[in-house]
Amino acid sequence: MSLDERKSKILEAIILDYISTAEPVGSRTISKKYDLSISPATIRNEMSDLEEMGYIEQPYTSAGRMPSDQGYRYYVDYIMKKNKLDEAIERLVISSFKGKIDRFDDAIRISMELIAKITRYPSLILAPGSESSSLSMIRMLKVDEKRALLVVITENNQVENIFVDLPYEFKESDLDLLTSVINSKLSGTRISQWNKTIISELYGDLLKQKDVLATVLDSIEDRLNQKKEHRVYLTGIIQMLNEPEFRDVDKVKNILSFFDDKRILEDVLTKNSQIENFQVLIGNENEAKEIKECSLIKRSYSFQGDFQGVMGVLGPKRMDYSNAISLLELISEVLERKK
Amino acid sequence: MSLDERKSKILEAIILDYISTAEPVGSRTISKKYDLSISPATIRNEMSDLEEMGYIEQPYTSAGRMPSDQGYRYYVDYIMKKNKLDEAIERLVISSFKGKIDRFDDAIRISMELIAKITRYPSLILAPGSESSSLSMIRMLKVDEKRALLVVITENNQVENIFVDLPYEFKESDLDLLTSVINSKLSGTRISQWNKTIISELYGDLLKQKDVLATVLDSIEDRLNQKKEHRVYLTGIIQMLNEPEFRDVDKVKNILSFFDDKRILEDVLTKNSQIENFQVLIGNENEAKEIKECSLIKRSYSFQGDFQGVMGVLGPKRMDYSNAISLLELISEVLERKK
DNA sequence: TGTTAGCACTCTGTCTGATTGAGTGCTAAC
DNA sequence: GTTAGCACTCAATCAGACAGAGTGCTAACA
Repeated sequence: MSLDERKSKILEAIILDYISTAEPVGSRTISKKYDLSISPATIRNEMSDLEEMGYIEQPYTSAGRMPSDQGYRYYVDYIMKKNKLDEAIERLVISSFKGKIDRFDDAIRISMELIAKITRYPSLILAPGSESSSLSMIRMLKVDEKRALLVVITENNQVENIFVDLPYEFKESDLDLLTSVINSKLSGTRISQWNKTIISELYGDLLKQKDVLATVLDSIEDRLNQKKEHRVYLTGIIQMLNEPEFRDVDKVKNILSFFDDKRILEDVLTKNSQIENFQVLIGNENEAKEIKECSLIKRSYSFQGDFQGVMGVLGPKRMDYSNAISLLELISEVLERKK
Repeated sequence: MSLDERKSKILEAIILDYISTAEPVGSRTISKKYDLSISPATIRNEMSDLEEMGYIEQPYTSAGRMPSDQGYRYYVDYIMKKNKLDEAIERLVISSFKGKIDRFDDAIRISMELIAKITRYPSLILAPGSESSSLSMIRMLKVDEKRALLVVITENNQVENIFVDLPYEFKESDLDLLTSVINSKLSGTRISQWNKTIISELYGDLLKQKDVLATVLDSIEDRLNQKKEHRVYLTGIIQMLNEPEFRDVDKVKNILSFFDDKRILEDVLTKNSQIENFQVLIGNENEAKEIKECSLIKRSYSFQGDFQGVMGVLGPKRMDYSNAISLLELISEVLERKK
């Protein structure tokens, strides 16, 4: 369903005005502030049509109009032009990453902070779980008689440390032998690929140490599964409270409880992100009930070509979509770039 | 300045009532609900005295009275009896820790969650910084030609992983040699004790590898200093918003911004905790302006006799002090217990 | 001399009605 | 098809009235 030129212009004016004032906008305002050279009366007629078509709505009879979800959707899909980011902001982004793009954790933290700072809305980033990355190598370091530190390095240079209680005393050289066998079998594979065949081969090779091997493999799986839950980075929540739509403590509670449950966050970010690189979810398009008054912009990213996550901004429906989209685009591009 | 028996009883009644209703309390209420067998008129006279002495205050003429900071202080110091924790809660605490008291991180997380859940207020825990704990050992693992993973283990079994770029190619055995020399000199010492003497001795022993040594030592110091900032664990913020004193978005913003700045949190927790094992800070006694409407209860703890931190609960001034205090007491006792 | 009943007084919170202003929808003229 | 004009609607604001909770004071009582 498409709109003619004039209706489209009027819808745009309504949305732009509403974005900047958060007040329902009337026909007179549009006629005065936006140069469409038509009278308020005509605009009223058009607005009446737009309302009937579902693009705008009135909070009550005789108030101004505000965009509906469908209105925002039309705006994002057809009207909004992707204007380029402010030069200064682009420079800020680039320079913030300078020299800190190696470590994944640093890069993510910087991205998150940039998004929150520039958009002034909360930003959230889903980091890929360790279980989805391949094992580079493991090592075991003897800590005391019957205890070792298991060091697990994945191919994207994330490191996990796990203390392991050994069933009997090991020499350091025994441990090295053990780990070198494990490495030769499992290095380069994903945890999720550790099927019965590989594992039973391993047990064949390490018959004598099978209880240690079991402990080691279990520890790794346990830890990496545990890690799954804590993959969401998040910042900038307070800023959200400056928006007039959050003048109400119950709404604040609502949004905070959304941010508080990392599993919901993860679901929300993950959803469809394999299929769609870029997603803009407006109001009720969001499945999580806590954010049906908000819009979420998501962008999949990969880190130096290696593995995937999702980054997003959550704002009120009347957020500056164009700006936020360009920013996510830029940041994901920087992350992608191999150094 | 002490109060006579009857004034003390009346103050107690006012505080207890205010704690449960959050409404200014009048003389009639006290006479009816609390069995003091004196008439409202008499109570009014006493209240008038208490107000003059600064223990209670009136929000406006002809409203009921509410406790002042000084009133709460008197209550906490002289009136409140430390009643024992509910048995069920005590069991819950003990059982929550069962089998999970080894790893410091787990123990802290459980403590934090217990405090938030039981008191229904936000809980915050300061974990001791790595820089204050002694080095147990370091190891270096070769990752690729010119890159090694430096594994730093402290005596309380915290582990840090640092990737180090080597100036030239090393064999694994060279790295082992290097680390064993470092270990023999630095093992058992605190980072903060690494003075010039020790370090220059080390350089003497490792003349040939001095640039690698420098990289290693710098990396360790850098990382552990960085870590300092992220030592505060925190949960249960939303619960605070259920309290009637936070019906106002500006107050919410205030308190959220307090929780947002980890440095302020750290300062607040650290302050005087060396001198006083236990602290109750009521309203204006708090230095941080964001929480001058709240009370903070802090308790120093040590983990299995080893090193020290601080745990706390932040609530409205009309919180259940007795209960919160007993809970912190119990938890710090559990943490202290060597397994 | 301490306690109490009674009463006038004070202040908040809520309700009501009047008023204002922004904005619409409709009609008739251009 | 566009526009000016006008009646109409509704939220927001304000003032005044009123009820209710609670106090402080006074005078009587034990």
